[in-house]
Amino acid sequence: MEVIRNYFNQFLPLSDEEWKAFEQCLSKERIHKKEFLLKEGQVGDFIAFVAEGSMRFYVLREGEEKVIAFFFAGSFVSNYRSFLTNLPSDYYIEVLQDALIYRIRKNELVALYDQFPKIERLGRLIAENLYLMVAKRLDSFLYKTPKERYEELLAQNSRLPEEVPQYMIASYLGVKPETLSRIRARRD
Amino acid sequence: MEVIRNYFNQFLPLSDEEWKAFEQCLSKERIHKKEFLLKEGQVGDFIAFVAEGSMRFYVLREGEEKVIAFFFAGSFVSNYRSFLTNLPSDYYIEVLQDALIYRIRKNELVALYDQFPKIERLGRLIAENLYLMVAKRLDSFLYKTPKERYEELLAQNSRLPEEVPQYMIASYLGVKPETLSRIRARRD
DNA sequence: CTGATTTATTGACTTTCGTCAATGCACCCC
DNA sequence: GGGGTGCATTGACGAAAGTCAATAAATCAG
Repeated sequence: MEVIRNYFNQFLPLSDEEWKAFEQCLSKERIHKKEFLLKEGQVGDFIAFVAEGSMRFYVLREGEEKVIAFFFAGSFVSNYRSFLTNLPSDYYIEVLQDALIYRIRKNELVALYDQFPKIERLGRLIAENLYLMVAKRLDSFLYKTPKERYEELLAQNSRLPEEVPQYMIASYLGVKPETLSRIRARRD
Repeated sequence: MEVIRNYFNQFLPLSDEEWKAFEQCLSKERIHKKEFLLKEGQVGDFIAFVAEGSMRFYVLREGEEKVIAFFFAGSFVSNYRSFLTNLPSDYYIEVLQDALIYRIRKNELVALYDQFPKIERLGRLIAENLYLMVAKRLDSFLYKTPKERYEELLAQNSRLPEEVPQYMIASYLGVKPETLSRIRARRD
């Protein structure tokens, strides 16, 4: 779990005592491809660190899957909205490649917040970071063309096309698979 | 400033001592229509509570103003990205109707975080809330048509058309003024 | 290996939004 | 009150994405 502690160090290093308390709340789990970490209607009362594998976040609208996000090894995955509000999830979290995760439940995390102010600060820093990520994604919809969004995405994660099918990338970009195919074809 | 304390009570009530410390950091300011609370290039190292008036948040892209958000009395306004990262703002915050604000600077707020864990928790809750707002707006771009976004916006704030010109609403919705005009015209 | 399924590409056509331009209206300021 | 400016609407046209359908390529299962 050293990866997780390293991840935290980016934000705020925890003392050994704080880390130990946190670590004890983590549950190690393996989930296979095509299984779901969360389904629509369930309350996503957890945050999970992805140690191996990948996942996608999507919603079903009028029979169509709309991809909201991808998650890869080295980041946290959660339906943060459902986590915060305790409302049932609108989203599915589906495992794309066999995954190893470390999961912490909300009730345990809030107990840690009460006990360790520094863990609460970490929670604030992570919430702020998530805010920045979503705000950036919103920006790309507000002033970029699908082509620019595609190039931006590749610049961030150049091996994405090998890892996820193109129709999911199209959905993530907010266009139809045919359109992404044409965007890739026309070089300009 | 009782309004602000009431606003906080939605999230987490502060003790008299905590509130007093917070209140002392607030600076009361009046800003007139067409003035700017923040301009591109400046670091938005503050959060301000809007007690009266309204504002808009916009960015200049290729000579065009793109409206990101509107702010009205009873909410906080800030370039939260610039606030968090200390990077210069890409955005302008322009006063649409003469405003009265209460402003707190970042350095004072982080000092309060160190002193009062409950104020830090408030910071976390507010960051989480901002996350939910941006995530919701992203959703509306991901799976809604301009017409649906317009109706959703009106449902949330029915007196918006009287308060801000239609071309700003169009920009906020991500369409041209002509398109919004046509969306309104066609009843279906 | 082979047939079946899924995914990607391409074409023809439709729909939606953008662009450019003209017009009309309201508001504001002297 | 008249002139000016800014804003909303409308029309004609163009550009871009969606839809539907056919086909090709890749992947998977037995």
